[in-house]
Amino acid sequence: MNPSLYIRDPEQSELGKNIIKHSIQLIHDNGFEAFTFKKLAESIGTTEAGVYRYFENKHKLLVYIISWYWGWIQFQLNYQTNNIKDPIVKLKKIITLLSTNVEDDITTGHVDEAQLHQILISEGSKAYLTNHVGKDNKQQFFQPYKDLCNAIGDIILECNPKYKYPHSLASTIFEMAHLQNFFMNHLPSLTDFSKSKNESDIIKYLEDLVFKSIRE
Amino acid sequence: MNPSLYIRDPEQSELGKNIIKHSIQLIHDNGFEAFTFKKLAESIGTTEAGVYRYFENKHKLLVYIISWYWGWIQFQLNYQTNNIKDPIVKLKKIITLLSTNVEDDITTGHVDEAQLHQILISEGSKAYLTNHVGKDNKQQFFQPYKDLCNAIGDIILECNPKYKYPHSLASTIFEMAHLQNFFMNHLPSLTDFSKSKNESDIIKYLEDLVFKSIRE
DNA sequence: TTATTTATGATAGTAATACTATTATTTAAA
DNA sequence: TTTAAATAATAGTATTACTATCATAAATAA
Repeated sequence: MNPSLYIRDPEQSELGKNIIKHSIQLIHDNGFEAFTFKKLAESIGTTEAGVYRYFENKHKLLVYIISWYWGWIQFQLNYQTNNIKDPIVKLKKIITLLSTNVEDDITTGHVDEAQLHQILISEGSKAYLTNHVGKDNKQQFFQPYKDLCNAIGDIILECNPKYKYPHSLASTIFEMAHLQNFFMNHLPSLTDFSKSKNESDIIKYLEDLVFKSIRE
Repeated sequence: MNPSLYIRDPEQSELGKNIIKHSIQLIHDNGFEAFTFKKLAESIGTTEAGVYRYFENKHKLLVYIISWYWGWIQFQLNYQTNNIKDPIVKLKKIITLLSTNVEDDITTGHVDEAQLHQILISEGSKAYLTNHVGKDNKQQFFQPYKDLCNAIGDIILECNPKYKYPHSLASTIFEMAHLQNFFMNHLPSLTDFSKSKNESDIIKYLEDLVFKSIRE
């Protein structure tokens, strides 16, 4: 994790881990706009000042947990496609990974991956859609996202070395896996998926989009 | 315009038109997070209470100006594709329309379309990425966006009546025309476009994506 | 063991934001 | 010309987003 995101490393103490855990819970439940350090402190049983010793402001905390997700997806991608040779199968794995509402991984006690995935759907783009995106970018806040798009882009190029837009297609897959899910659940007429809350339709759409795009 | 978005119709008075004009200016210049009714009032030369007589809160004002854009795009789409028969040419027009940083249309004195386009790029998704999206949707706030995606979806179906995801592809075009532009300018390594600020690359990418997707 | 650093808790306080309310004054419609 | 409506001016409240201070508890070093 990028140390510029925090003041004190939340992984290194119980209070820190509680801040992460309860932030994910609260942002998941009420959205980022309604999320305040005061509510967070109350939920943990500490004080506002206690939270401020870990994070400068709520935006950096949001970027922290979203970075955590980017890194976790990168790990899952490496892990799940490790012994797969066919890049098409790899790409399908990634589409499914990004589109599917994952199970909570119990090995990461203070992070609920299922809730994090929901946060990415509703709040993910707020990490960068700010007027200080340039400053944040200079501090490398988005490096894990860039690494992820590079990795996906490499697999796209393995499928078709002549394809001209591997990075744009990678970011399109990432963003659309989340946005089409949001639309499906809240503005279904912007999609062709009934409010079945079934992600398999989104996967089919993205596979159709991607594999038609990259075929020679 | 949906009357639930405002308290008093801003089109019906000079003050109202000033609220729209200066809102677009301020949100364009400093972003939506930094935008407050106090700053807006100061910029106009009225008082905070004056603004609150027109809009309940800054979110509804944002949705108002974004709705204005959706409606304007719909109008431009109808106008520009009116006497075109070939649906492929129509679709290209739409992609170009959504991707291009338009000129300010001087016939709409209080709305600067060029600035509005920039606002859509940076703030567009904040219209619906809220925890009250369901409530807003019940009040039909997103009807112009749905109408637009339907219209684009119809043209997609004209190109290929068997294509299975016309609405999802329409919302993908709309969102990606904006998001790839944002990435190009602020996080270029998420794209394959150099920071040339040249939208023609985005148009080529989207045309490639769309026409490969819908070809039979 | 004691001394000392370090993290946390408790409390207070400030500036800005997001509003609501009241009254006076100007403008426009009946 | 009366009356209603819109606006300006001012004040005030609750919440948010912080900063600062001091006491205490826990961990660590001498």
